[in-house]
Amino acid sequence: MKAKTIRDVAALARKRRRELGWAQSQLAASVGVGREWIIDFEKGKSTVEWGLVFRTLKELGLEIDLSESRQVATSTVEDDLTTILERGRRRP
Amino acid sequence: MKAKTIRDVAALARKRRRELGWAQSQLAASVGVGREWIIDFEKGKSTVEWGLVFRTLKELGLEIDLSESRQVATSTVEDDLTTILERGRRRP
DNA sequence: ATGTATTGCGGTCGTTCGCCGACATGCTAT
DNA sequence: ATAGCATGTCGGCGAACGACCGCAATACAT
Repeated sequence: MKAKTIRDVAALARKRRRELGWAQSQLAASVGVGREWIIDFEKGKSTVEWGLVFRTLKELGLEIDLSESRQVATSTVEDDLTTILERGRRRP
Repeated sequence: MKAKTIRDVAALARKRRRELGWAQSQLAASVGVGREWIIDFEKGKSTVEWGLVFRTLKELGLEIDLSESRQVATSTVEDDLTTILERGRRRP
């Protein structure tokens, strides 16, 4: 599945966790984070740590594949707005 | 390309940037981060922000695909407890 | 209804990110 | 030589992460 936004990743991760029948606390323990982190991640929070995201996906058995797309530099307006709203005025 | 570690992602991102002939400062500007951040990311730093990583890969024209791998550790409760005890605290 | 488990959301607090300077190094070309 | 980039490092600072705690809401049984 091609992930277009971080919410796609978050939604897929949550779906996957439920398919496996794992509780948030279980996943958190196996990844080595607090339960609140799983909540934030599954909500699509953009400021969570990259390494923890990677480990979580791995723990869920989700492989990460990177492929070169034809077109370069297509950041969507929605993503930027989301980030701005999340981060406040740190980086306008 | 299947990324097994975050260094794989970092290395591929750097390779891709060079193929595009972009300087770190250029990429940093288009992503909206400082040049320092690109340096850390390409070094494989695990604590960088997930959202920024995603935007960077997108800016480089690298699509993220998630696929379910067959081997998910079917964990029992006992296994989880031992895993917790073995794992120590965060960020190994 | 009662009990149990899961999920979500606040607040606090120590740690650390990411940005900004300035500076050093390496490479290329003129 | 020296001018121009590109890359990396260091110190410092404000802002925010993530862990821990408790509490409420929901779900799902018995």
